[in-house]
Amino acid sequence: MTTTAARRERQRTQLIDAAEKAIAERGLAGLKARELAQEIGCALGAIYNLVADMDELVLRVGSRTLARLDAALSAAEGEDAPACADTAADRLVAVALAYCAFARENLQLWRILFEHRMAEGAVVPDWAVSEQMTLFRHILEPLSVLLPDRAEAERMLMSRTLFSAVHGVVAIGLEQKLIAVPHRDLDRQIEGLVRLICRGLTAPA
Amino acid sequence: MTTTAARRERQRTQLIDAAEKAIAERGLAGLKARELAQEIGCALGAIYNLVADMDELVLRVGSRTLARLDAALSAAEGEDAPACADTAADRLVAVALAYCAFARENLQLWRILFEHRMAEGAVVPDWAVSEQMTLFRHILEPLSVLLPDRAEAERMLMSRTLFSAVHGVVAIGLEQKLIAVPHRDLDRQIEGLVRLICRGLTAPA
DNA sequence: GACTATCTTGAACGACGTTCACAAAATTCG
DNA sequence: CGAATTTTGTGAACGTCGTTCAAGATAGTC
Repeated sequence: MTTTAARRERQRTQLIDAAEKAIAERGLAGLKARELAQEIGCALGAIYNLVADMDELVLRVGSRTLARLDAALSAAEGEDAPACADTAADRLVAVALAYCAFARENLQLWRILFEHRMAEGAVVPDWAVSEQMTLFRHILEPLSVLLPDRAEAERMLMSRTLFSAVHGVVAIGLEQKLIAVPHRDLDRQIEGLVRLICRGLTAPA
Repeated sequence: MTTTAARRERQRTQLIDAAEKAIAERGLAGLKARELAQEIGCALGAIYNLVADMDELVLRVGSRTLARLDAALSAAEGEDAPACADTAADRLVAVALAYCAFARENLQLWRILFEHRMAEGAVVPDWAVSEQMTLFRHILEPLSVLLPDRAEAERMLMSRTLFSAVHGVVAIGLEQKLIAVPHRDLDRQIEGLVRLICRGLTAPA
């Protein structure tokens, strides 16, 4: 027989599943407490036994998305041979393209990672912050191969910059408010940017 | 005596003023129809004689923000002497730093330029789209000086990429969800990125 | 000044997240 | 096992939101 705690944990998972599906299909605005309750077969108020509020639910969905993104980037950088100076730029390009592909295929879920704001003065939990940090590691490793002479702090900062720059191209490129960019063009744009930055990094001062 | 149309136009301006103030101070979530009605001294329903819905209001505020941003970038690039190959990179840096400064000083208003989503399948009006395009011109001009040999289309694409990259660094840097970046560091990060890209652009293939 | 068209009003509507008194169920203990 | 007690589930109700609309106030026209 299932204990109460186990059933609750199962229901919590169902709830996050349903929330993830709702956001993926209809965006953050499509996330409705009443729909979720009906979907997982519980009363409206019971949701608040599983999560504190909708913000926490969005945060948990974001956590999943971040984990899948991390896996996708790992897969992209793991394809080639291990550390090699010649292919460092290629690996950075592969990671950037994987980031773009993930964003495109998980558009709504990817967006809330950056656009979701907590209600009022609520603080983002520590685990959510530290999760985001791990993303930079996919860039830091190839970058360390590319720039073995730079200080660790400098490479860390450069990772952040590189990630942000690629993120910006992806974010603006996938924004339908501006004129839509075709897939191929966006990919080329990203590869061009990464190679450009790599060339700048290794060019003589 | 003031005609009806003139009074309406005046009220519409008051409404946008009030909406702009509300968003600047308390974010998009702080924009409430009832508060606006009280602020400009009209009935709740009267708002819908001035704008179709809240989406249009947000769009109009965004239009103002875009105009102010355009002016800020113009001021930044106009300080130096006119077209000169030596200072092209400096001008691009100046524009990027001005963009960052504007975003920082108008954080909430700047955000809705990118984060606001229209309700359902509503289409963004043409004027809102074309407004955004004019932003790239601040980058296209110095870039044309820097890369006189490239085709126009290529430079246009490069402008878009450069803008997006800087935008990404600013967006991630000002995101308080991640660890806050100090002003000075962010400025340095941006200058570094722009110079890096310029170096990559002018470096031998 | 009377007639018509237009605008203004605020109560009402439906939808939302959240709460809460109460009922049901599970757990504890004699 | 059954009674007492704690925990959990329930859905109606609350407050707030954007939006609508019948009715009253106002402006425009001859």
